[in-house]
Amino acid sequence: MKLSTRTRYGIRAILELAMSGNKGPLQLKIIAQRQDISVKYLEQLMVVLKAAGFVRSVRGAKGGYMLAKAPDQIELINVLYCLEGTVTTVECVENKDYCVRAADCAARDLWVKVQNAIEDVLKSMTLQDLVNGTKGNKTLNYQI
Amino acid sequence: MKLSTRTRYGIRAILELAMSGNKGPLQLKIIAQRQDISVKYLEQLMVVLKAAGFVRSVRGAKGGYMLAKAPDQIELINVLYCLEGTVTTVECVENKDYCVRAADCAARDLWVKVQNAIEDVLKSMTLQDLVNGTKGNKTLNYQI
DNA sequence: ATATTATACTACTATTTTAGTAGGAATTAT
DNA sequence: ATAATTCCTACTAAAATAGTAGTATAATAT
Repeated sequence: MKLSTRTRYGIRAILELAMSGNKGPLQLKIIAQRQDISVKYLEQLMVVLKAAGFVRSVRGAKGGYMLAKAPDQIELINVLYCLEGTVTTVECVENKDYCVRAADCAARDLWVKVQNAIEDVLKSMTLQDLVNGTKGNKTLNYQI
Repeated sequence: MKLSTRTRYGIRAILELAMSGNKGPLQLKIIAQRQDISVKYLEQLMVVLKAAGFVRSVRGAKGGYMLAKAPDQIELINVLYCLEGTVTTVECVENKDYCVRAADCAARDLWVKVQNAIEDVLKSMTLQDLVNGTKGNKTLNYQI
């Protein structure tokens, strides 16, 4: 049960944007370099994050990416939904029709519990919380 | 972030054993039939569950599988460890050396929180709890 | 003894998912 | 114009997943 690199890289990318303040667009190659991610791969992830409204971009020379809203307005659960698809452990949790046993399945009950636990954590946190939480308690002076 | 069928099938298999009481060995083909799982595939999972001490087997005619201990002695976290390998969301949570940033990574902090939430649920439950929890509150009269 | 029923073991394989790579088009600053 | 940058689409290599297949071994029934 692993998260995809999409999700890991994506979270690290918007975190990088949040950490860097909001002092003009940050270029993809800088983010990729700092986080040690393939530029071309990250590019695709940013498109997804952009479509979902978490970041916006400036094209052309001196262009780059920036957060589309303040970090405390970016709920991590939504970022996960965006990058990972669903944050579900098994198909039947979201989609009861997936399995005929679903209505009376003890196993499903377990997976529902697990999923709720995961979502509770993610629903309770914003990107801002992530920034605040880092060791050393870095201050975020993000400009909106 | 999906669980493998290994884990889903494995849980359903030992659940089937628990639900069926402990009235002599239950044959693989019966479990597979009831749970709609490939016999040959399930066979491999049972070997793993057996090696980990959750079930034991009787070979030959009238043989089959049974739980190796009472359902309330089987902690779900351990079954998950057995079937899924680790119950981790990203490599760096378990293995700090995996990434040089791990010591001061805000993203990792998040994944640790998520993993703890998952493990808390699984650590708090036994196979017995799963049986009890089913709709209709089935009684388990498991014979040890 | 022999046939039957079952698990045990080992190896192979098809499919799907993941994690990229590649190349050019569009856009903007200088 | 030129360089720098995002945008878009398509392809691909590698790994993981979910099986299938065949034979060996053990226990029971007759």
